[in-house]
Amino acid sequence: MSRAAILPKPRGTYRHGDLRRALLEAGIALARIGGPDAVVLREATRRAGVVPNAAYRHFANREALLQAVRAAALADVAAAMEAELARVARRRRPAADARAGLRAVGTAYLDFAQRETGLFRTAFATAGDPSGAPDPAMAGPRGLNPFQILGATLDRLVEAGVLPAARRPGAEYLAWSAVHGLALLVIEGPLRRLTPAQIHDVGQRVLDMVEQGL
Amino acid sequence: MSRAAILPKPRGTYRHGDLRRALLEAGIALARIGGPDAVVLREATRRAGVVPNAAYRHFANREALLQAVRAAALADVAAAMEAELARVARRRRPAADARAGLRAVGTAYLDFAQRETGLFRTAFATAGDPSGAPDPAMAGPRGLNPFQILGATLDRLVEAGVLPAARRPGAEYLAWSAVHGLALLVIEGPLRRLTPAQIHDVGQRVLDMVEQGL
DNA sequence: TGTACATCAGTGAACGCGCGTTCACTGATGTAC
DNA sequence: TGTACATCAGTGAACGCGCGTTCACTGATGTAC
Repeated sequence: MSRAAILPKPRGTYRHGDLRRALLEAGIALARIGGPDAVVLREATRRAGVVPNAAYRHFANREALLQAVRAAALADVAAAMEAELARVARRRRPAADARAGLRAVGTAYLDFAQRETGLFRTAFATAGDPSGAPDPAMAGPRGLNPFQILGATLDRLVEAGVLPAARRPGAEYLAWSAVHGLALLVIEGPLRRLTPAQIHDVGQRVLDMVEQGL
Repeated sequence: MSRAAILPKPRGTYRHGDLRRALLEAGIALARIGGPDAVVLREATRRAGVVPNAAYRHFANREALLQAVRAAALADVAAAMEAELARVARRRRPAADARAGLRAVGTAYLDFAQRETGLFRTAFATAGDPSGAPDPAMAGPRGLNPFQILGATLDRLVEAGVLPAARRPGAEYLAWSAVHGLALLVIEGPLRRLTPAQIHDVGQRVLDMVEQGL
């Protein structure tokens, strides 16, 4: 084991350059692997090639780093949703289009949970509350966080005449509950051992249920 | 601080009597307060008034204690479901009766999540898989675990002609997803700050959605 | 009923571990003159 | 353009903490004779 394996990026200079960013990215890498509990201050500094307490120049404490990682994870979810929304073909009829939008958002959420389980758990663990004051750090490319994207999608459903306006208030919680619950059953519950195809199937059925039941 | 505050139950005898049970109950108390991470071997032995390594006479390691606590938590969930099922008035028509059963199971699940958040999180965290090999330790008064109770309730829905038999397979995952997701949004997500009445409301709407969308 | 003995539940002491966080420091950088 | 100096990012060393787990032990209990 060479020294380089421990200090991955040996600086030529005494200063680091952009330690805040390096710590944040190390934190994201840790969250990706092991979820929120894996976001460990000392390990992040190790990966940044810096002494442990150096982190305190950029984050008040471990919790502050974790929050920054969480915001980045939420922004990733938002970006995945926007990407899936952009990907689905435009329908002729507004009703079909709005429905497809809702499915796209749900599909992106489920896919993200499987593809980036650690980030997903970090984004939506205890303090993950993207429905509160909008924080730009949680937002995707269009400046909306995942909750706001879901809301906009439901608004389109109302505009297209698919969802009665009377049922619109709070509808995000119904849709979110179903999809969030499935995501958790799949990533850390009894559906863990299903094949990707089976998971896709049950995902589509949950989305059917949401569409029918909203 | 007297010695009694540290050793809550000073034994008269060298032997404890029923240390396994005492450790399990201490573990349950810890889980109740702080969820699975709060189930700490040393703390459980402290509460049982015993030296830390004494636990190893009864549990192979911390994980084994945690699994026992988890099984007890699942049994509590099952008991809450059975109790709610027994509580709902019998309907004349089998269809209404079966529907009421499904609502009872869902309601019990949501109530338990709010009333016993720590146990709920312990029951359904990573390894909580009551759909695998039936373990009597996870079962309620009638010997069924929560997953089996939900399954039996769905079977009644089919028998009553409410749910087409073709839609029965995998239906537990749809219902479970919706209710599980809502439970998590309420206990550790963006719905944390809702009033109990609001929570009850959205709970009923989720159950409506499940009923409509199954 | 009494005694010798095997069993094994709980003791006592100690480990190594990695964590978050605090302290007084040093030296690279950028700015004012 | 050159020099003095203030700033403050990163260093070095150390803390206390509580955890899970291992070791060799001791003494209460139940059983065989």
